[in-house]
Amino acid sequence: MKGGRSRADENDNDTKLKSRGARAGKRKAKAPKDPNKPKRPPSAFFVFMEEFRQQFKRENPNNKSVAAVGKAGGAKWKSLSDAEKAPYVARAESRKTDYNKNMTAYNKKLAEGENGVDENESDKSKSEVHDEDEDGTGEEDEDDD
DNA sequence: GACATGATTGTTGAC
DNA sequence: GTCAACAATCATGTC
Repeated sequence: MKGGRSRADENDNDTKLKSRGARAGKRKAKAPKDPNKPKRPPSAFFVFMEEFRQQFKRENPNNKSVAAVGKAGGAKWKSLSDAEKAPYVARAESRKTDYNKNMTAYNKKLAEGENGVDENESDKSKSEVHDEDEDGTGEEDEDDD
């Protein structure tokens, strides 16, 4: 917290710039660095947004702007109490734990690769690792109701 | 057809 | 300690 977000807090104008900046470097455009690298885990806010987007779509089926969903989600998020955020935070932490495990495996693969591991091996390793859901944790609790 | 943009907050990683 | 980048989403616009 604290140090994390500052631009959005200081002036929402910057948020746009920031967003644009981030998007400017879209992973598709420039991110071929580590395609196997585990993606960042969603923060509590993003976990919340996963559900909020569905709800928002149901309430606003005509809405096509993701920006509108973001705004509404952000406002709603701020209106939530810590207790209401708790379940989302818990899920986010769960994702984070999973992410850490994936990162550990990913780093391990990198280390092995640097040691001169046959590409065949690496390739195999990739299949073993997978990015998500395959961690065998079944962590995707996802309360798929 | 493929990619960038729009908005949001939180977290991580790098310096 | 601070800041930039990136995580999801998807219709739409631009090239």
